[in-house]
Amino acid sequence: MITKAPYRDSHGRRLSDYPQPSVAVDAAVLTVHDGALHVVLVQNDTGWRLPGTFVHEGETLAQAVLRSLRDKAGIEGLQPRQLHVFDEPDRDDRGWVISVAHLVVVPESSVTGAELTSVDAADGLVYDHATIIQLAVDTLRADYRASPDPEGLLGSEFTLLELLRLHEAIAGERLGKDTFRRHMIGQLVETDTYQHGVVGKPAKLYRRA
Amino acid sequence: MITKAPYRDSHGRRLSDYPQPSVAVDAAVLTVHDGALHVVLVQNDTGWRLPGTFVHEGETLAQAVLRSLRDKAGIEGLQPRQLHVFDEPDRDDRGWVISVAHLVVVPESSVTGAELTSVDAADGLVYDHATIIQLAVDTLRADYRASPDPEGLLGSEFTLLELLRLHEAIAGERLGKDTFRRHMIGQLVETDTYQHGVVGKPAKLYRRA
DNA sequence: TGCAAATAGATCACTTCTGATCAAATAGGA
DNA sequence: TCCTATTTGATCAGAAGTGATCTATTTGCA
Repeated sequence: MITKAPYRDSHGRRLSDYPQPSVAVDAAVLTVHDGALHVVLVQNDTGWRLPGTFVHEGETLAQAVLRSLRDKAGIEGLQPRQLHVFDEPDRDDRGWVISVAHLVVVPESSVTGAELTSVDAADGLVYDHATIIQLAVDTLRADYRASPDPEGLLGSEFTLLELLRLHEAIAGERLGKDTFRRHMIGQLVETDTYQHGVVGKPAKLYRRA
Repeated sequence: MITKAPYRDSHGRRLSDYPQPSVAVDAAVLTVHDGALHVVLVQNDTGWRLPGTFVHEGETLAQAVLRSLRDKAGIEGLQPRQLHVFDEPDRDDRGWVISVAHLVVVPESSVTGAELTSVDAADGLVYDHATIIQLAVDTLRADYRASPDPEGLLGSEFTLLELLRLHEAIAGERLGKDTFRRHMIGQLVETDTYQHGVVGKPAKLYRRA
């Protein structure tokens, strides 16, 4: 029962009387682990792949992604973002399937138990999943170039050094600390508290704007 | 006949035995007209909207977009680019329909006959079509910030002034000519020919890199 | 306690970028 | 023919940005 609506087109047919594709979602779940970007992979009978599922009726794509992460990788994700629709009609030999690739960014604490692979070492995946990872990484990098911590990976208060380390992990390269400080300070609100308990001059704590 | 493949899942069901959505495409066709960005709108019984259609079996999304433009607006498009999937299950009262929004950029000469509306004046549209236009404009602007003429709107050879006017039309604001020149020159190849027949010192003609 | 290592953040010289100015080159009209 | 308006593209001075240096402040260890 696909639709309860009494809709009929000019030929007296319902939408479901025409061929329809199955719609799947796949998610590149990225996290920062050990100073570098990692992606969550799962294994099924065909090899390593990104977690994914078919979209159920009455469900949005984002809901399908979150369900998939919960069921296949034990992850509580937050806000899936669409990356691309893979639509080659003969992409899947089970039939007509289009797949919507997503990016999900989570703090490392949310992915305990799942299999993490460095994004540089992720190859030999099924379908277009290596492409999806590349798209996801590029998107995440663009986000962090434009804003200090759009995905909220750092708690509510943090030092500029913590933010720098995060950006270096995401960018995959070292960033100049002086320029970084100057660019970030204008986009953050400073608190009147300082970090203590670590070696060095205490660093001011900042908050997202 | 959705699939000829003998695939059955572990419950003995084919993909088409599960509920599937109809998949539609909508396209924001942008062009530069009279020094400003315009979008192609079509009118049906529910009001003004972007051209769109349901995706047929065996067809990619891009093919569906191009078919829609040919049939509904008499436009020969080039390379549709995906923008976003609109997926609210009750978005369409005819049933479960997900819609993939696209951006198509064409030179003004390709849209003779279609109804052009300034992107600033496009409102009162059905569904999320105003949002799609905004997404399309933002995407196009980002493209032209990164590259001189990624959509090939200018012929193969052009002057820096022609390129500047194009960028101003797309950006929707005036751009400094000196900085513009400096940024662009490095991304173009100069020819040894000059523009003639217009007032002023002859301008060197450039080509895309 | 005192010294070494580490970090924060200010300051400085240097580089790069920007918009303004100006000379060169052309078309069109007086 | 000559003068004016217009545009190109180079040059220049000032603004903005960059990485290096230096000082202040803390922890950890001898």
